[in-house]
Amino acid sequence: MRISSRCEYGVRAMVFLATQTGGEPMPLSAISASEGIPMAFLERILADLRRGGLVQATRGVNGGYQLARPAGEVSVSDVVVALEGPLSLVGCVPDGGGCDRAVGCSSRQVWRRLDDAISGALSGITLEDLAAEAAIR
Amino acid sequence: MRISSRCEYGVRAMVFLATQTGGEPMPLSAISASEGIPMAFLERILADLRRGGLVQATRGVNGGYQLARPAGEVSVSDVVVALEGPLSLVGCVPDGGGCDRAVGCSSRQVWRRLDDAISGALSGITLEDLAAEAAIR
DNA sequence: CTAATCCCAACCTTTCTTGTTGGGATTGCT
DNA sequence: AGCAATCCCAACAAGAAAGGTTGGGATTAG
Repeated sequence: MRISSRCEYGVRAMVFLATQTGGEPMPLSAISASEGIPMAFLERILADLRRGGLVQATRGVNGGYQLARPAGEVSVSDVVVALEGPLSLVGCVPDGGGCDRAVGCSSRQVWRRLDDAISGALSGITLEDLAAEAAIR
Repeated sequence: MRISSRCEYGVRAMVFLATQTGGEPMPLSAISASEGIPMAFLERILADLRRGGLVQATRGVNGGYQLARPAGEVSVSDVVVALEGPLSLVGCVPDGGGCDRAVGCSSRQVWRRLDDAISGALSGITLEDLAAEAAIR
């Protein structure tokens, strides 16, 4: 159970954008260089974040990416969900997922609780929190 | 971020063993059939659980597997760790892991907290709890 | 018109997951 | 002794997923 690079990169990029106070769009190349993330790969990650409504992109010269909402209103959970889809550890947790053992499956309870714990932890942290922590160091 | 089949199977098998009150070893074939898990695959999972000290195997006729400790003293976390190694979402969380950005990396805080949430959730559930839930239905 | 920039589809390589196969070692029963 | 049930283990293989690259197109400020 590992976090994908996509997620890690995505959160890093979002925190980076959250620390950018200028109000100017930040070009991909700058984010990539500053965070040490392969540019073409980051581009696809940002595309997903844009489709998820988390960042706003501006094309052309002086274009780039900005947060679409205030950093305090974006949780890490939002970022992860935009990149990985609904966070659910096993397919059967939301609806049974076609598993005929779902009813009475005790281990399913485990994953459900785990899902809740993860959701809780991730939705309780905003980009603002992280940007503030980053600023201290 | 998905739970591997290994883990899911492992937990299911352990809960199954926990519901077995006879004190007799349970053969692989029975666990496999009852839980609908491919036998050869389950065998390797049980081998890991045995190496982790969670189950005890008896060879020969009338042999099989049993829990090595009382069900109340085995947490789901124990099972997952035996199967997947120390549960840590990103390599850098425990010790920095060679990432030169670790100092001052704000996103690392996220994964650390997430690790804690997951550990907490999983170590708070024992096989006894799950076996009891399973018995109700 | 041009350079900077985002957009996107297709591809590639490596690793992980999920198994399977085939043979060996123990052990209880007759 | 011999046999059948059972665990033990290493090696292999197909498919999926992760991580990343390439190449070309569309927009836009200057």
